[in-house]
Amino acid sequence: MRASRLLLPTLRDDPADAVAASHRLLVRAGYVRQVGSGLWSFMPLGFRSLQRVIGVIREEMDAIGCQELLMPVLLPEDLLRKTGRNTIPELFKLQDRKGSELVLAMTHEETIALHAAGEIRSYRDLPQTWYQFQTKERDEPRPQGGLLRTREFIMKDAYSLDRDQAGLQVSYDAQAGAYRRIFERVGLHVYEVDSDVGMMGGSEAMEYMAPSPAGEDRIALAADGSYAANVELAVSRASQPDFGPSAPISELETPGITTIEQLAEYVGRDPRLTMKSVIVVPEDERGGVVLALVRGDHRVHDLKLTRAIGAPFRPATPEEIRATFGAEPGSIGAVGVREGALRDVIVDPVLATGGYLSGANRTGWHLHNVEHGRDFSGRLVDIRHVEEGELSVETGSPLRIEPAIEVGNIFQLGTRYSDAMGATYLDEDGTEKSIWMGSYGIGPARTVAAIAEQSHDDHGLIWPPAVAPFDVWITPIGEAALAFADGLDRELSSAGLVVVVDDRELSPGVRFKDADLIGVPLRVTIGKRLASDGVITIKRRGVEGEADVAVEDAASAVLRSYGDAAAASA
RNA sequence: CGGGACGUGGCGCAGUCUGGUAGCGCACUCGGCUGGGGGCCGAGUGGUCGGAGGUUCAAAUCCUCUCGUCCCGACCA
Repeated sequence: MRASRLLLPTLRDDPADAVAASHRLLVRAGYVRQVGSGLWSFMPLGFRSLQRVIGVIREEMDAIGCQELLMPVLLPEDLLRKTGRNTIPELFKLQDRKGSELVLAMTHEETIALHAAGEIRSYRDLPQTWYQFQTKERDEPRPQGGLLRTREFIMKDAYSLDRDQAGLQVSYDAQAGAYRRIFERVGLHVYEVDSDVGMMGGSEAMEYMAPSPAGEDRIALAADGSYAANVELAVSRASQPDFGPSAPISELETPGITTIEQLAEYVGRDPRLTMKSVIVVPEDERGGVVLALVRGDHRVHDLKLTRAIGAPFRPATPEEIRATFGAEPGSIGAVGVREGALRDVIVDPVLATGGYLSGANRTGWHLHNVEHGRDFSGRLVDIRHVEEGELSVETGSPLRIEPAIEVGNIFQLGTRYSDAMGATYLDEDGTEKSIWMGSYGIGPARTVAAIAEQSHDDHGLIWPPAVAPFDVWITPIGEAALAFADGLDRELSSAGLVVVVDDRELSPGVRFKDADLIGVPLRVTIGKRLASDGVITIKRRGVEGEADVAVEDAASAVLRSYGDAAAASA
């Protein structure tokens, strides 16, 4: 095709409001344009790449026997009332002209369960996996990073229906296999990590995390590859300080000391021998005050604590702390709290052994040698933020923490949704049983953005061939070159490549810059040397050097080079 | 929701403090030259300065309100 007929709205300057590399480059190269906060159009260039990613996903879903369908974005609110998910704050709500309450789908578990309830009768109908590419709407508190976090996006969502847990495990494993092939084929580096099941519920879940500095999530990875988990649930072996022999509690005056750092310095002890008291107020009907304890050098992970409490929370105010503990913030501890004053005490398991320096609940005083079980009690629940350099629980391999973009996830949902929707089947033994469900998502647009994050340089995007909008970009310089370029285009196109002949009346430099910015895998230059030496030049994007090839051999040389590029990205 | 920044031709910006003719670069149009890394010369098109109200002889500029966008945090199925 001719570039002069294409919409190629490349920009010379970076957009002023773009921070993430993918955001900056996808806008600059003309792939996407913003319509509103978290709302984006895929321009023709971007749509090509998006469709290629979708094509790969579709092939891999079909290959494991999934069936494609399409469900509506607009849903009756009643459908979500059955699972209680109609109260999620991110849900867009609206009314029709009759005043009926509708919502915009964030995901389709309820709808699938509705259809399973309607259509699945017998164990003979199972297993099934249904999937779609459909728009999802989420009223995000803060859209961000261009395509990385949007309010409207297309999601590939698949849902498996099985007789039992064992069947679900098989469907789940099949999806995991397909996901690995999908991300490999599109040239995206991902880690498969253990993940929080979140409000989805269910028993087991994994996320597919593309490492990138622009990522909003953090993943913990063992150096030996034996462990990978979202820090939301990652565990590790904490370093062990030398506790010395167990000793009775003793009081210590600590005037004006309110932080762990001050305390450790004042007493001249390892901060690992101190205990940190975090006081929070759950934001549910029950209210009350919760005391969470971690070692002095550790941090509480908010989501872990939220799970431990069973409700979101906020930090307690100084007034609430004084009223509950009878002391100023900074001198708070677990020992000697008034009976019934606390809703819950949550103790990080690291504190289960050893004696620690802790607040005395008496302003300006601390206690030595406080031991869990002897001096105070509390539920042992992991609430600690895993830190870089700590050791993997299983193999002792050191952990590093990397930012990453969540591009996909797989969940074992169990029977939560089928129970709510009455999705049952009649089993072989004549009894009615709940269908076991799994759900499996991939964000194709976020995948495109993640690839852009991982694969670019100062000149622009560098697409893996599988997702590039075009395979070959031909830059003819001069009239004779254009005729030759059109011929080469015909030959390569019939071989299955998508070819652009840049016939625009622009200087060669500008056209080279555009091809690089757009990130086309192969660039062919046809210039003076066509006539003088009978050669054209092939350049691979992102690879040093270029090759001159004889005109007679042009098409086969380009095809060979494309094959090399495709092989290199796999 | 808390904090911060920014809205001026399509894009990137200056002008705002100190009120007085809307300006620069790129892009775009026409003509010419050029042709292997954002090339050159000449002539042009295009903006109610986010919106509303106010102060003033006079507002992009000062005041009030409002809308929008981005960033940090909170949140995130």
